[in-house]
Amino acid sequence: MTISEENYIKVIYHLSLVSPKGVNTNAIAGMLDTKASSVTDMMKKLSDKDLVSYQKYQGVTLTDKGLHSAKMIVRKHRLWEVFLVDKLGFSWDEVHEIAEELEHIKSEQLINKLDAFLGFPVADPHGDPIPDAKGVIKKIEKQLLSEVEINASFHCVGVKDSSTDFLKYLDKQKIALGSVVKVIDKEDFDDTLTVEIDGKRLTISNKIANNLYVQ
Amino acid sequence: MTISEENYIKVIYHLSLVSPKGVNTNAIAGMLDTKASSVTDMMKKLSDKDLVSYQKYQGVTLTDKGLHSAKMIVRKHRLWEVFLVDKLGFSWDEVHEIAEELEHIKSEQLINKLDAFLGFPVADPHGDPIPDAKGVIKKIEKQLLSEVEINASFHCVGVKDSSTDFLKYLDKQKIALGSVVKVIDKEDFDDTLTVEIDGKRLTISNKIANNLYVQ
DNA sequence: TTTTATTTTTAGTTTTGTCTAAATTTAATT
DNA sequence: AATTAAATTTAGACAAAACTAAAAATAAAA
Ligand SMILES: [Mn+2]
Ligand SMILES: [Mn+2]
Ligand SMILES: [Mn+2]
Ligand SMILES: [Mn+2]
Repeated sequence: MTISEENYIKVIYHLSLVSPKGVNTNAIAGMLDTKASSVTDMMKKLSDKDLVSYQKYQGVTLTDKGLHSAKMIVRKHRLWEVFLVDKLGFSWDEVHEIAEELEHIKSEQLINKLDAFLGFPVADPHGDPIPDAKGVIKKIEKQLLSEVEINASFHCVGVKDSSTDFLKYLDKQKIALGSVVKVIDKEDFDDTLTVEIDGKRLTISNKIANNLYVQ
Repeated sequence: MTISEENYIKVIYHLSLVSPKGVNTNAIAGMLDTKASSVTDMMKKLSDKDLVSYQKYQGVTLTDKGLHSAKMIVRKHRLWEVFLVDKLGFSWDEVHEIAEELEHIKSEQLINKLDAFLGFPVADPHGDPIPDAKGVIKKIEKQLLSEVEINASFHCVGVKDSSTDFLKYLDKQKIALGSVVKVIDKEDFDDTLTVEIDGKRLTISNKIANNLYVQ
């Protein structure tokens, strides 16, 4: 598999979590910052290699083979992110780009040894689950902070949006994975929340609460 | 710089340590397992980018810019090799191939943090020196075991040939970097050596002694 | 110093992954 | 149901990096 093919497979994987019936050509093009016609070309190639099942105009889905490949790429991406944060001291908003490159390094032995070196982590720095060597993903129970009952305590366990902007906002507010959160009050008009994070009062918009997973 | 361009630059660097006057097209082709005509094409491209100075039929040399790039690639290669051996537990004959891929990961911050994480090593698992962040290479004093006086003690500090076959031979004979070696006797006819390695007697051929650096 | 051999370069293709522009199919509106 | 709009695919072209075969330059041998 070339790097380009791997990037397509990974994007199809992420999109098919939202649209399991079939992923649109345009959606893929949007994610990869390329043109729909290029996507069509690549779908034929991936279909020939039995990585996706594709019929014209109907969108694509991953085959078993394609799904497994995708999980291995995601596994590598997330393990490298853990390495970069835990071992090299990068912050969680700096690692995605580098992991985009590292995820294409080929050796299976490498990634399994890395996994062991990191202590077999189950989640990456953004709270996303790490597939094991067989591709099994341990589901992490979580809810969006926006959908949680008032006056109960939770732990931050992940982010939905992992853009630099959002992560830096969380840093500024001293919100990290592991922080204890309690919703004190919810404004009816715009769903703004008053929360207590690690004991400190804070007002956060619905947009924030909608991108923070708690458990 | 593309991966292909980086590979050419690195090969030219290694070859120019032996032929500083100018590196042959055929030599480059041989190292990269490609054809001379492909090399010529690439030399034009690298010349346009001011990474090599090239005139037809006269061979190529690296420009200052090219030399610096080459050293940064070598730096990455060797640091990753240290990581693979010291942190992940690979043996010294397994790491070269993987480092061939890792050396192309782009981030400068990554490599400098990796360097720090590894404790700023000065040599890789094969005893080859690691350029620092500025490209400075600390010269390691060393001689070939074949050229050393009899009855003096030395330490193994590197290998000239780092092929799997040779490294596995050394493993089998329990010769490692750091081992103490003393030449007891040299056979005049074929330069076979009788040596003592960490106290144990051993007979080794001239070919072996010619590929082992001591200090 | 010719002649021959080797090395290197040029010319013309191929493959991969991309693009634009045009054609086609499907979806959405009147 | 007919028309318009949007999504998707085809056709044709291009750049990167490789190849083969032929031409040209350099080096070695006679
Ligand atoms: Mn990421
Ligand atoms: Mn992540
Ligand atoms: Mn190496
Ligand atoms: Mn090495």
